[in-house]
Amino acid sequence: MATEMDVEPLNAVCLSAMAKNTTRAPANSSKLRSSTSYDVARLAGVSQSAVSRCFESGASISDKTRQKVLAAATELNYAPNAIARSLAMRRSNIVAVLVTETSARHTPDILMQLNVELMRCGLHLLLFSITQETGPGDVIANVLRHQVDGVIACTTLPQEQILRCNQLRIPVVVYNRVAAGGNACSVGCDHVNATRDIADRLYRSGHRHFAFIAGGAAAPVSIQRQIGLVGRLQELGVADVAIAMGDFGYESGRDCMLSLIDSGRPLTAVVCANDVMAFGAMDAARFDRGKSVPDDFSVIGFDDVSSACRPPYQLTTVRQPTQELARQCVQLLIERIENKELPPHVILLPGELIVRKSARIEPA
Amino acid sequence: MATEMDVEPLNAVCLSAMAKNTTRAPANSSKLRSSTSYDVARLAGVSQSAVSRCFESGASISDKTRQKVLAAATELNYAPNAIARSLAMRRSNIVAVLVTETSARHTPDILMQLNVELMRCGLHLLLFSITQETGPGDVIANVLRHQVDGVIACTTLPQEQILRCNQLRIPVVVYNRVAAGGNACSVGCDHVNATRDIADRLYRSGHRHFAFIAGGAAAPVSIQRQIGLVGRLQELGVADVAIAMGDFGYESGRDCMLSLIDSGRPLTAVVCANDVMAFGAMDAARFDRGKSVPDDFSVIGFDDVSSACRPPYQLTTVRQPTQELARQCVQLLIERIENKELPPHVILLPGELIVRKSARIEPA
DNA sequence: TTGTACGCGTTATCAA
DNA sequence: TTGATAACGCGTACAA
Repeated sequence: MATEMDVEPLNAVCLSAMAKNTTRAPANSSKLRSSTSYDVARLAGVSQSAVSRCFESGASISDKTRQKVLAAATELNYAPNAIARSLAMRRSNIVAVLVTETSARHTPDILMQLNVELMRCGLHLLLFSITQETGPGDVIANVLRHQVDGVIACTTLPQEQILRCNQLRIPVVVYNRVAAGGNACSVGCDHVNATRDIADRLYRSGHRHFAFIAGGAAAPVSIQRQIGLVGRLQELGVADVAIAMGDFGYESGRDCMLSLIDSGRPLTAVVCANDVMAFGAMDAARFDRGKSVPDDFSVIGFDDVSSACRPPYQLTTVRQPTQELARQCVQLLIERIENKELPPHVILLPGELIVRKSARIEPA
Repeated sequence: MATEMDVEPLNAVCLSAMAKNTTRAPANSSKLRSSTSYDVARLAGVSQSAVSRCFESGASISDKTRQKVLAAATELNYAPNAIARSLAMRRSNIVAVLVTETSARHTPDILMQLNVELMRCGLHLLLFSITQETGPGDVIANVLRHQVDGVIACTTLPQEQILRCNQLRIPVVVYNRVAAGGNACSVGCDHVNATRDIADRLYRSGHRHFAFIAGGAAAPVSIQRQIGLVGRLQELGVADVAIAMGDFGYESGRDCMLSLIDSGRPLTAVVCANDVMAFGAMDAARFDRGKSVPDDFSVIGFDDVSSACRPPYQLTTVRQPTQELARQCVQLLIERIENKELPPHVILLPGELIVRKSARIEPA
């Protein structure tokens, strides 16, 4: 049996001195653990509260004790336990980010951008993947268990799940899509105006026969982009735009382009809901049907992924301000974390048309 | 002043019944909070520990009380607070995953794969980005504060930082690279044997003049791939392999290829440290120098990214078993979390050569 | 099986 | 400025 001897805790770093006023009996567990504020307090000869105060910003503490504490802290390699702090402060400084396999595949760097932005603000990113085996409901349940301070959804979140977060006053920001029911903030690219602009430019350049390759009947960004294009064209007197339904993937872009070409209907301009499908469309036209882009068909994408500028494609496309999107997304969230009373807000940032060589377009 | 009235906590869901044996006075904060095990206990008319027992697997509890508790829990929308549980159990079920901007850019889906695998095992992924403003030291300090159960490093981690984790007995697994000093587990693709195999195949197909486009002098995967290729070629009697130094990016592949071609030295086979540089190399040969791939040059990549199979490239490359890599990575980590005494272990999984049309290679 | 009481490592309140 | 002391919400010996 272990007796009540004054056993020092087995810390990663040895204690070089012994202090007397142990407020609490030292833990003599055989398991290695990181040192606590009590360890530091004992070594520095102060109370535990003094240690705690040293690690918050605006606390009143004398320089002398601060020095002692900081010295002891570095010697013991101490840093406040984030979990205990979260429990006490009822604030975890953790933000849940929700992604799906497709949202992650088609916009891989938004995760990094969001995380960099969050870290800059002292927040951390807990990643949640919505999959077929784990639907939105399960995921949100998990999110709530973790007492996150906020949620960023890079996927379409059912209104029911948004409401669950609202009930617990956890702010939600959806990224690049509108929130179902308007119960959450959203920050995204202004897809509608971007494709309206494309419609204008193409029309002014003489195009009269259009097609749109969509990314899915229920995909918000695809829908928005289609609305902009088709809506503006109608205003310009072009009533009939061919719609082909893809799935944001390369193969689907290719298939759509093939059926568009083979349909025999007149066609000079093909706008795609994203770059990857545009690549598929270009390859289909060139390799499978021996057509020229842009001479036979003008092809325009959306996203400006890294390969869009490469020689084989030289794709004219819309660049989304992803960096700024991430920044404002985090900003919006933080405001709501700090002030739960703020109403939902929608931010739309303009995309930038990057003119390359895949489309016959006249200079603006 | 608030008096000591028996005020019900303002939960998301109203209490439909009142129970008497409140072990603790109910919190009467005006702030909305999720309900606690005390709330459930009160409503179910049992003790808080009974509630707690209902939410762990092998606890002894009667069916009757379980029913009562579960009913109360659903009514109150209760789920155990993960943070409090972490504190009490000294186990957060959170794994830190470390990435850099480049590691994220060039292998975007490993994050998703890791997360899916972790979630399957009841673990969660806390993302840490190593950037220029936040180096490995800062990041590891943050990781330690968060009491994570383990670390997965998708980047080269300085030995010093690995040791800090070791001291606190936090297991570390590095992904797709060897751990500096051998102080951590690692699971990765067997780059060396993959490129040794490429060397064999190319040599047997008649190639005698080789170049390697590297991804960086300090990039572990690039180094491994170079070692395999050059080492095997030397064994075969090819002493002189041209090395061009790129940075894993498209432009660098293009530049490297241009200088290789323009150097005038004989060359028929170019092996690249990754697919993206291979794309750059192919485009340089075709578009900038009017050469044919594979007739003038055989080009081989590494990774089998999604665009490798597209018509313009048809890239012969090595597919890494990323799914299995993620699985074993998480497996290895969990074993170490459960049993801290296990020694570091290295797992190497074979890559698969995907033969397409960018290289003149005879069938195996 | 059930309930009591304590510890997990912090922050926050209040009196000194 | 400082130090007791009470939360924070949970798991868990221990006793009943």
